Amino acid sequence: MKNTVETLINLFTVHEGKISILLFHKKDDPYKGYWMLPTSIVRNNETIEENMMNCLERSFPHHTITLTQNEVYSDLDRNPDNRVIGVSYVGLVDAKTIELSSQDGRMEMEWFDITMLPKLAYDHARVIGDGVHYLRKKFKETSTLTELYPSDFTLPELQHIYEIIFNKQIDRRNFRKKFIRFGLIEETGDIVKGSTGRPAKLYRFKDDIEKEELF
Amino acid sequence: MKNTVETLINLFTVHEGKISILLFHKKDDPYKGYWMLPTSIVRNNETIEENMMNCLERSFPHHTITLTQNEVYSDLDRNPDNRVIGVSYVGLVDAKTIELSSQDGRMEMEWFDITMLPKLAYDHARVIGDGVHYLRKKFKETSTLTELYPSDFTLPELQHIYEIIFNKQIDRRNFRKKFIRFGLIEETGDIVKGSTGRPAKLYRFKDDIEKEELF
DNA sequence: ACAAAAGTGTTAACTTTACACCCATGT
DNA sequence: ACATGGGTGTAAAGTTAACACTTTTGT
Repeated sequence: MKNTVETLINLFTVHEGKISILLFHKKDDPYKGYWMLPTSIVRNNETIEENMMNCLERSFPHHTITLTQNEVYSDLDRNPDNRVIGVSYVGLVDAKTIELSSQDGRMEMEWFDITMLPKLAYDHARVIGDGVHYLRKKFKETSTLTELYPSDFTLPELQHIYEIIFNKQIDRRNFRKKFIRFGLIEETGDIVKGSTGRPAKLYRFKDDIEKEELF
Repeated sequence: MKNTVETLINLFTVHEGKISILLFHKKDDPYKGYWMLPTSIVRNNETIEENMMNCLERSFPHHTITLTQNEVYSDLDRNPDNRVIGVSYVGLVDAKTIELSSQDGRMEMEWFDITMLPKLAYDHARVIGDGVHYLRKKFKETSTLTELYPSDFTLPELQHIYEIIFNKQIDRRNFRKKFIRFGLIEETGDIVKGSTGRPAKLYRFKDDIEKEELF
């Protein structure tokens, strides 16, 4: 009673004011010409986490990205060839990581606005739907933020991500007040130069964060 | 590259002011004499959900219990005999269900206070630890409550569960006010008779609940 | 009549929301 | 000097927390 097990990677980013997801273009049957999530079959001698991290490393070499496990898909017909159980992972990466990755873009992968997805292979439309839902939920925990911003960030930057993920406007003063009152962040003392307008202060997450829930 | 997949069932209840979990007594090697979660190997022709529900039906015949998927365990050595990937489910059942189930208790299963667990087989100590954590998190969603109380309940009853799960006292008036303001529940018109003290009003969850987050 | 548990209302502390002006930089 | 985006304070509305007495039943 053994089954094939695969990992499914939902890698999201915020891009031109939209939530986007990374997809591969499928070049062979079945679903030739469709797009799909990065996937990888789990071997007997690796954990699912190891498999997932290897899969990530192939798409984004030399970037430490943290994903969280979401759901398991086990419908009998989710793969037309044979029965495959899928374990889905969800993560959010920062604009900086995106730009770096698009440089080595020989492997025909693209970011797609989640409201304008192309034809999707297998049950990946469903997996992505669940992934987006989980992304919003997950985003209410500090761990997601510290993964997204392992180093410095500005408050307007952070606010921007919030506004897109939750799809609503937030007052700048209130956002700032709330975030500072949480006590999670500290000023680095530096500011961001180079763009138009007044430069923003840089912050970092404190090392000793305990708080789990945010919004 | 196929792997054995099993479901792991974390079934919690609130019992004498404590959170308890259902465990089986293991009668064969390995881990003979230890206790373990109900588990079941997933077959090629069933989904994981189907497997989980069959497993439940064996322990609690004729009771509709809803579980939610939690985590996947894939460490290579979690089972000493061979590699088994475990998918864990978490649910909370009501005192009424407990009493019914303990009647057909020929299969040597018991409820254990989670702070006083016996010797546990495999990695089940870890699985239960994660399960308890998830239980608390899950309990902040209305779906858990409607599953726990598909029919009538009293507010003191509900408050009692809250106090145990989150391990803190709540003011009766504030709890009531908050819950009623949510607009999730309605009086049935009936009251609970028979016990000492003033009888409590019975409530039920409305059909059209949309709210997800509670506390 | 008394013990036991349920039900109720008011005030203070805190949190959230709404809102407008000044500041630092690049052009 | 002006355009652009960042930073700041205050007051009103809403929410949460703290608190004690009355009501309904069983014995």
